[in-house]
Amino acid sequence: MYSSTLPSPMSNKVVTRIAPSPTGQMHIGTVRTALFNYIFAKQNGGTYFVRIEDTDKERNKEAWVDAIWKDFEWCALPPDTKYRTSEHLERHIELLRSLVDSNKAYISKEPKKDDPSQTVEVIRLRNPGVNVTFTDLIRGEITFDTSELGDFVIARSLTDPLYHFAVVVDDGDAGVTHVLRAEEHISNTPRQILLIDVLGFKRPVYAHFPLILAPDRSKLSKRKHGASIENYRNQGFIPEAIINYLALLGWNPGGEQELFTLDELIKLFSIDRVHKAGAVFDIEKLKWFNHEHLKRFSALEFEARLKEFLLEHGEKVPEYLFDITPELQMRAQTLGEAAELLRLGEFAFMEPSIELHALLLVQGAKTDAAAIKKHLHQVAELLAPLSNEAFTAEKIKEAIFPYATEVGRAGVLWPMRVALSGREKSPDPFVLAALIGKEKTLARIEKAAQML
RNA sequence: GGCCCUUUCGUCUAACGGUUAGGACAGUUCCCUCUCACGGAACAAAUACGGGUUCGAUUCCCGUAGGGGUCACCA
Repeated sequence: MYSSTLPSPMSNKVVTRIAPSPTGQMHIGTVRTALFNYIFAKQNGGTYFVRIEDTDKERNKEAWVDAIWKDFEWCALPPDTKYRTSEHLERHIELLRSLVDSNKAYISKEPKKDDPSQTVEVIRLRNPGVNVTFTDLIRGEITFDTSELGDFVIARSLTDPLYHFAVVVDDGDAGVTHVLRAEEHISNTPRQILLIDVLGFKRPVYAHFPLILAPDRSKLSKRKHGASIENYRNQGFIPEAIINYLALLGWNPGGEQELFTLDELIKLFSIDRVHKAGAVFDIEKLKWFNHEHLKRFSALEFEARLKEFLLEHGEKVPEYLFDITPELQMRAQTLGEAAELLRLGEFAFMEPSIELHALLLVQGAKTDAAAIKKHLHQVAELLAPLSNEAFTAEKIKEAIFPYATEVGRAGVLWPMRVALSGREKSPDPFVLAALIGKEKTLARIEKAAQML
């Protein structure tokens, strides 16, 4: 019986890694695994690296390699080092050959899997067929009978290693101490341990995190559920929120606080509070996290992020963007929603001129046109004394609210708001007036009054 | 199907033998209010089932049922 021993934390510096394959967009689950590896390494003063697992030449694409680097950068989970599996091919060949030379593996002539008319030579491991037991930090002791694995294939040829072999060699050479990965890899672990043992590497500590599930409780998929990081980025989710949400999917620090920064997560994370069961991905809750993080941004930061988002999506950046930032922060849960508000003309009142319909002026005012006209003139009179400096939402409200309350707010505030925005829905009239300035405010009110 | 993992409100979760089973998202209602948002308050909603162990089980043990993962010359 084999059993894994925990390396002494005193003698071993923690080394973790994340190993995505360049076969498509990066999965949100990969980001989560990267996050846990990153956090675990940082909180233990260790290192964390990214290795692109590019052993499958058929399915790999260079474009995806670049996309992966870009995604890691965007997520702000920068690795201490990064490389590709293919860079270590010589080392793989060396160990593959030594395994065959020592008769621990052998070359097997057999019909090709996808084309039985052809014969190929693959490398198979001589499987001792023992029980393999390892300790999973999250699930405890797990035992597998590896005899049912048979003499599994470890390379397509002496110069073409397969995933399990390459992973074991690379992790061993890199001194990976902790393999933190998703639950789907539990059943891969025994065959990797078999290879670790036969190659004489030290076994790492394992921790298999619960899966991220779709609403139907199946594994969240990029194809079926749009679970690529690219997809969320395009919707205007920000990395701070994604990281916060992902960290809390399957783990929590115990209190009732839910909003955390990466630094806080590094301080608080503890692997023994990680759940065992899969967690359903809820985009509504992600949106809430996103909104909360967006609201915490300074106006300057928010403007910068939104500007970048708009530019990336080929949308024009209004010159008044900074002025309406507070409104946008309040209204949009994602940068995508903010962009949509802009696109749909929600802030068209900021443009030099607006379209105004007399009918709308009366619609919600609960009074007649004559009264409205009178109120608009009164509003103009009340605002006239205010200097440009004093033309703030608070001062404007102070000037108008008593009058509005006296004669009926709906009769004053609705027409004023419509006069300034031309719209049925908008921010309140005081904010509106402050935003567009005294001159335009008075001009629009006068114009509206003339329409009645 | 074999093997492995897993099970608290619709969802994410708290409670490490004793709580009116707590919070958050979503939902509903109300308040704020000139509209839309924001904000505030309240309501509704869960321990899969059956046995044990125990004075006492969400919590420990064993079954059953459900869910998931994995069974490649992919990673």
